[in-house]
Amino acid sequence: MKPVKIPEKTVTRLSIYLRCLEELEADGVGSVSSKQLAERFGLNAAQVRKDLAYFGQFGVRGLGYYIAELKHNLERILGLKQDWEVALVGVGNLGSALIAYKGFQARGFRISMAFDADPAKVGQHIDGVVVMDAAKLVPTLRKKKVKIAVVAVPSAVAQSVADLLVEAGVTAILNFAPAQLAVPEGVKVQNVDLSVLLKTLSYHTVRTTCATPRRVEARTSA
Amino acid sequence: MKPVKIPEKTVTRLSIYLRCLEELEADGVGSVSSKQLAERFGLNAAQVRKDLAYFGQFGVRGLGYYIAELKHNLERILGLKQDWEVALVGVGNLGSALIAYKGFQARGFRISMAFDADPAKVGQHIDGVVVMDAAKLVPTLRKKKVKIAVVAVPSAVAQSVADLLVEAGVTAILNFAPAQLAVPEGVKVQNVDLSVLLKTLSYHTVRTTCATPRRVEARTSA
DNA sequence: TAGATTGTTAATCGATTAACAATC
DNA sequence: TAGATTGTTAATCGATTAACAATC
Repeated sequence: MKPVKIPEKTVTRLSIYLRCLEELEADGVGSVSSKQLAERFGLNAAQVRKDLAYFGQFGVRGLGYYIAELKHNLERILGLKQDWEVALVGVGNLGSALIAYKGFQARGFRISMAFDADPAKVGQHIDGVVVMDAAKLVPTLRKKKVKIAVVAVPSAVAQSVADLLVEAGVTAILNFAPAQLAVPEGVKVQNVDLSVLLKTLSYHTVRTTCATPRRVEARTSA
Repeated sequence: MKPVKIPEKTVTRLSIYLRCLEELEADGVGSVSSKQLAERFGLNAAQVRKDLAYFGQFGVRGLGYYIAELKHNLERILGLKQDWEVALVGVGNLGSALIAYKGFQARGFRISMAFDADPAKVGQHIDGVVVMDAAKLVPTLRKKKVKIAVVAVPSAVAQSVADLLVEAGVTAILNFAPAQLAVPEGVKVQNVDLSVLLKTLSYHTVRTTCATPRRVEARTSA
């Protein structure tokens, strides 16, 4: 009955803890303390405990966390106990690469269908996935109950694609188009804007490599 | 004099404001207020003004901001008045796609060289870029004074690649490997961990599609 | 038990938002 | 001038960190 708001950043960190646990488990380690976990990424031990405590009491006082158990719980919390069918929209350079990208399958996400509006692309096979006509998007996703979609279309059509996905019952969108998607409450959008990320990097680079021109000093006032 | 710390999020938003200004300019609009700009993404007008004020006084009281002028300033601040040569390391599925990805070039970032350790790939041409031997990385980047690199190698070797990049004088890394890179002070790493993003989405999806007692907070936003 | 580490509350820090004098 | 909107300070909100009783 507690409407505890869980920060977005906490969820992101859970994934990172999970990755670390997988590595530790592969090394044959049985348990780990919040301190050890935190040191692994330069985080704070209290933060690790707090992140985990949002979801339950997984630790053992005086000992730490049993890796197998915590891993199981994080997988459960993150929804990784099942495989997810992912639909991809937009089979351009990036879209094709994402289909072939092995990183997806490994972790229970499988791009099992792809859509494009270009008749030349429809019917093509890319790494075992048939490209379907974008006109079939809504009925196909509805029928297969697909909840997660990747948008890799030009930004000019990204919003209209998002509208279709929402109509089809999709609740989570990984958006590579450099556009702000408007979606109803309950639909989650993760933007991966490579252009914005690169600009952040160029900002950093001019700051560190060039001499920064001084800012205009604020005027004095009473 | 003032060591004003500029939040990471502010820099990210500057890119987004810039994109908006480009759209407005294309529409022939001459000026825009912080309120109009904020409404465009459901942000707060005060936040827009504060973000901009970190870098100077670009507005006109009673009027707003002249689009051409603000655009010019944001480009200057973000380091977009020059083209950036970008080096790509790891010519796998994702790496090849990034080379071909048009989004990069359009905005002044040009992947002008690519490296791979696989002898079978060295010498290949991908979209006009020759793949070079990873052994040549350090001298080549040093010579060309490349400051920005994209890491698209398997996570097992990501850290060793990062070490080489740092040695070569790179100050900004866009990292697609699901690994935490340790780099010295002054080097900026932007992680693009698709696996983490997908897990956030699956978390969201299990929360919303499975029975979860929750209170929906009504938030006014267009 | 003594030592270690959790879960959780309280203190701190930083970022967002509101408010308003300055001024176009 | 009157109305509008900035730049900036103060108030609020949320997230991180410190501290510590509980307890393995």
